[in-house]
Amino acid sequence: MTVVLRIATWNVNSLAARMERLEEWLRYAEPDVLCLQETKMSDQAFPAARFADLGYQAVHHGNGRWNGVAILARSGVTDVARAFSGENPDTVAECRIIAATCQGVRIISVYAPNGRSVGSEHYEAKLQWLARLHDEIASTCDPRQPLAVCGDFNIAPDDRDVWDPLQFTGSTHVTEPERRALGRLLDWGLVDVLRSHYDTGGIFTWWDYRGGGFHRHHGMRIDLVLATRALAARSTFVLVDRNARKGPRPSDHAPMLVDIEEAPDAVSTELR
DNA sequence: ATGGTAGCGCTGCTA
Repeated sequence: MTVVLRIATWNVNSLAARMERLEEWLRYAEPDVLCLQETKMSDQAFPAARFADLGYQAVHHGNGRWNGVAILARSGVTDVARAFSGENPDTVAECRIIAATCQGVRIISVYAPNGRSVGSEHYEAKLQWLARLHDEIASTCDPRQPLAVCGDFNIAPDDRDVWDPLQFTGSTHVTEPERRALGRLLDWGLVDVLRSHYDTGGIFTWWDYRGGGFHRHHGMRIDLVLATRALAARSTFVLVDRNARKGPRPSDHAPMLVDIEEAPDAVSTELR
């Protein structure tokens, strides 16, 4: 079986600050599709021409200082959708979702709100955003078709996904309403691809910059690739690239990548 | 011990 698609996702915590690291990473990780979050950039400043030089068609949805999401694809992209259906992408207050079709796979890059503190208006807005994400997927996608929803969900799916559950008592990212919101996406027909390969705890994608969090392995798994069942079944390899969290000026998130092998029907066609 | 660090951009907000 041949790998036909390498999908990656990375919250870069400012694309301008991370561009050098990102170019280095593209050269050695060689993703076919890369979803970015927290570009903290406007569409005008987005270096689409630079990405084209590197072999990727790139589309971006951002309005400046906060948030900002993008999709890069070697194959090119079609059917690009910025923002949720019914929103004017040029006037939305927060740019947290962009979708495109790449090599026949629908790709959605998401950056869920942080929520700040349980019970705050920001927490309620986070839950509403997650519900809207569910409705967007349910109304525009088909669980029988290849779809990958990739990004920073700002939710640790269960207690294996935080370094010490006791430390998170009463905190965002681990509450039942947040986990239920994620569960609704899975119930619709999505699979947490990393969990389809690994059961162990302590696989993290984010570590606080403060207090030596990375070196103490005080982290969380909040960056996810959710794929429809048939697509997830074609995943052969999942990796959180912790090396990208080391060295000069790292993001506080590590990139994650998923390799997809060719579809069974393509194989049978070949053998016929 | 409501700390600590990074990014943006210039004051304090966001994470």
